[in-house]
Parts: sequence; structure tokens; C-alpha cells
Amino acid sequence: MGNRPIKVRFAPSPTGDLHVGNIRTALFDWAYARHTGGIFLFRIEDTDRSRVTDEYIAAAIDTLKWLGLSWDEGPEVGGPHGPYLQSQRLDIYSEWADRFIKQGDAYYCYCSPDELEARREAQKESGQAPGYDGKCRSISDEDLARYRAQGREPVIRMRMPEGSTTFTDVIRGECTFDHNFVPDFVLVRADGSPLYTLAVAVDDVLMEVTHVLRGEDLLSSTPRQIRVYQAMGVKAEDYPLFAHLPFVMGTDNAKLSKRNGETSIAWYREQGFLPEAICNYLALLGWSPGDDRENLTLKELTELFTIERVNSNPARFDMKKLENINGDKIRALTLDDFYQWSLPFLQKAKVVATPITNEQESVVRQALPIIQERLIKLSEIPGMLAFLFTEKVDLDPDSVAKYLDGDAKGIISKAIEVLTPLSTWSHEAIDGALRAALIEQMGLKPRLAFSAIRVAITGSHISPPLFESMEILGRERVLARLAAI
RNA sequence: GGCCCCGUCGUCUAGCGGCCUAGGACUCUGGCUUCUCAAGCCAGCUACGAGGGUUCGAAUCCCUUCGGGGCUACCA
Repeated sequence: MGNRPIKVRFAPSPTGDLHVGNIRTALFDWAYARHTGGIFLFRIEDTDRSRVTDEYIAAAIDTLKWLGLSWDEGPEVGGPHGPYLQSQRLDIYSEWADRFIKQGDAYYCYCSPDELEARREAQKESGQAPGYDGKCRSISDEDLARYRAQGREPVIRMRMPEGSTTFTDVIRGECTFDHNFVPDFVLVRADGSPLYTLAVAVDDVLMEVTHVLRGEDLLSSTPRQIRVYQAMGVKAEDYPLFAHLPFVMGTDNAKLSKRNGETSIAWYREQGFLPEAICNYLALLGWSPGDDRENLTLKELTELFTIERVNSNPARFDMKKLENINGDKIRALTLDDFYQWSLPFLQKAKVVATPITNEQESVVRQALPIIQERLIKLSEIPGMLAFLFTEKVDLDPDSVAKYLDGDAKGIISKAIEVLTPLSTWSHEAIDGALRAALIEQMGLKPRLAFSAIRVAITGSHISPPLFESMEILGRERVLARLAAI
């Protein structure tokens, strides 16, 4: 790699919303670039335009931004090696493909998909390793004439020489692949469009990528990339360093994918997971700082992250642990940040107006501190605070049955009696007055007495702290709700 | 089938030949606290897949085996 600055690339193929596995890779790419003071390059691999859509590309860009994984080269920010969408670099790839043909590294292959399929089947049946048999490595003039007469359009195939490819994977050590199991592969489709196999290698070289950290599924395609480097005339010491990251798997032991569990980052965003929690949790999937630290900020992650500390074994995604970390991160929020994160959730649930009124903002700001430590996800906020923004509460039938039947009338009327003349409307005063009347005077169990009031005020026997809630709600509405029982 | 990767508590992991009667975190269980729910605090359960070696000594090194996963496309 000579003396080039470290450059790490994240190059997803957005055939859907970015998922947990993608993001873990992006996070490691980003963290390593930041750790080394290198460049983080973001490239879109959209050579398969039948599967990649503009919406998915836009969503990928948005997701990375939302997570705070900023890139130095790539879409929107540009850079010296753009464009960073492979679909905009088509002539570059075809030039290289032509050159490979001229050099004899690649050749035109006229075999049709059906023929290929049939021969693969035959190989399997005879116990051979399936793969391209090299038929078109040399074509007779008459065959060529016949194919052309038939109107067949050739693909361009890379010639894999005899021998093997050995490279050092930073995570897995030395890897060797015998070329008997790396068949000649297609670089360019019959319609002239490039494949990943061509584009990925060409771009990594042209964009001066020094480190390729990517999913383990690409491990066995590495020899093909190296083959392209060779055809491009890149010296071995200038190949990027490879590090194949272990999978993030779903709970059912399959590779985490769109069909397996909640994997789309968009879903986590809607649920109210904080970017920092997602990154913190994902960082722990396949990597650890080496000590017992687990709660890390993004900054700490960049300081501590090295490829050497990445595990080689796959990790299972554990929602419970993510939730735990998310709760920690929410608790660590300043009131102002907490407010900013909460607002969209409150507005989406129509608990507050859009734009929020001054009065509502004031209530939200008072109420957030009392729910902050009991949240797992931001999406729980509207449900917890809704009772503060309605005229009449919806009484939960189960709660009513449990706490508002029987002698509740007495509790409620006593509460009204002592709260009405209360001189200072503060949670301390409310607490004191109710405790004196209900617990000391009437001799009731706190749990029973306060639960009755809680249900009357909030609608449920589960709520934020009662006295604080009553203070925020205001005397008028508290008394009205009590009177309504 | 072939090639490749991987294998420490239920889960994520620490461990890189003696500090390990295996540590931490999440989960779970019990308790404390308590106006509910949380949070917090304390305690507890639970692991080196198996079998051979190497060595004075192995979770750590080697081999075999079993198990899991990936690749085997004109997807990436």
C-alpha cells in the first residue's frame, strides 16, 4: 500500500433498506477510518439496477447520516475519485474490460445461460465442482461465426490461471484458495453492463482504498478481486488489506437478513432507538474494547476500535441487550436533547400539535424528567404522557376493576377534600396532604390509596410518579378527574 | 456434493500455556428500596461441543470428529 493514507470504504448495494448487518459493517469501516485518522469512503454499488432503486439509495444515505457515520468521500460530499455511484461509472468499467480482453486476461463467452445451467448440473452429477468449464477460452472461427449468426451476445469472462491465490485476512489470517475452485467468472453481462466482480475491484483500486472490511460472505470472492487487480497491473503490495467481518445472525441461527427478524434500521429508528445506542450495541457484536467497558460513546469507539480486536466468530443479535443500552443512552440525555428526540414521537402520535404550542412544550419539558428513567424506547413516550394532554382520561378497565371499585369512593372524596384548599400546588405538598389524610388518618395502605388516585388521574395503575404527574396536570384538572369518578 | 469460515454461560464477550476452583455485560431467578411501573443496589443460576495428542501444566498449541454458517449466478 505504499505510503498512501488509510482509506476505508463502505460500499453497500442498496437492494432494500440498510439492515443491521450492513450498519455493523459501516460502523466498523467508519470507526477504523476515524481511529486511524484516515478517510471514510462511501460508495454505492448499484451495478444491478434491476434490484437497486433510487429510493433505496436515498434511504441508505439518509440512514448513514442519521447514525452519525459521516463520510469524507462519497455521494453528496464528492471527492477526488467520483462519481461514487457505480451506475455513473460505466465507461470506466468497460474500458478496463476491453483492456483485459486485449491483454488476454479475459475473453468473450458465448455460452447461453441454459447451456451453462445444463453443464453445471452435469458437473454436479458426476461429482465435479460446478463452475465454468472454460469452453469459450478458445473458440473456433466457425463456432464464432455460428454464434454470431444466431445473434448471441457474449459476456466477458475473466480467465483464472492455474494455481492458487493466497492473501492475509486481518481477522482470519492467511487464506489460500485453489483456482480449481475459483472458476472463470463473468465481468460484463451480455448487455454490456458490468458486474460487481469487475466494478468492486476497479473502484477499490481507482479510489485508492487501503482497507476492505466487509461481510464474511465475500471472503470466497476475494481471489476474484485479486485476479482483477493483477489484470489491472496493480502491484501486490498495493492491494488493499482485507478483513472479513463475522456475520450478525438472527435469533434462529440464520444470517440476519430482510426475511429474518426486524433488521431494517428504519424500523429501529421508528421504534425510538437512539443512533448512539444502535452503534454502541452493534460495536459489541464482533468486537470488544478488551476491558469490561460496554457503554461507549461514538467518540470512545473511534478511539478504541482496531481490527485486531474484531472477533472471527459470528454473533447473534440480542434485542434485550440493545433495549438495555438504549435505556442507558436515553437516561444519559440532557433535558434539551431528550426534548428534541421526543418531539417527533409526540407529534406523530398527535399527543401534541405540530408545531407544538408553547403551553404544550412547557408541559412536555416538565414531564420528561419523570419518565426519563423508565423508558426503553422513545416510542413509549406518547403513551406515557398522553394523559397530560387530554381533557378526559381513558380509564383502563382492568385498572378500574382493580383499584376503583369498592371503597375507592371514600379515597377519592377525601382526596378532593384535602387537595381543594391546598395552598401550594407542588408534588411535595400534594404528597404530604394525601399521605396525612389517606395513610395516617384513614389508615389505608399506600399502595391501595395511591393506586385509586393514580387510576383516576392517569387512567391506569401504571403511570409516571403520581404526585409529580398531579403537579404537572394542575389542580383544576386533577380535581375534575377525581370528581368524575 | 465440493471449497471456505467459525465453535467459552441462554445471548454478547474477556481470555492469546500457569494469574481460570474461567471474569464482565444482557437475560432470567430471589431480595432490598418503594405511591404503580421503571431505575438503582445486593445475591444467585448457568459455559470452555466431543475425543485424541503435545506439555510438568491447556479454554489457550496440533489432529480427528461433531455441530453451525457462507460460497458454489450474466446477485452482491
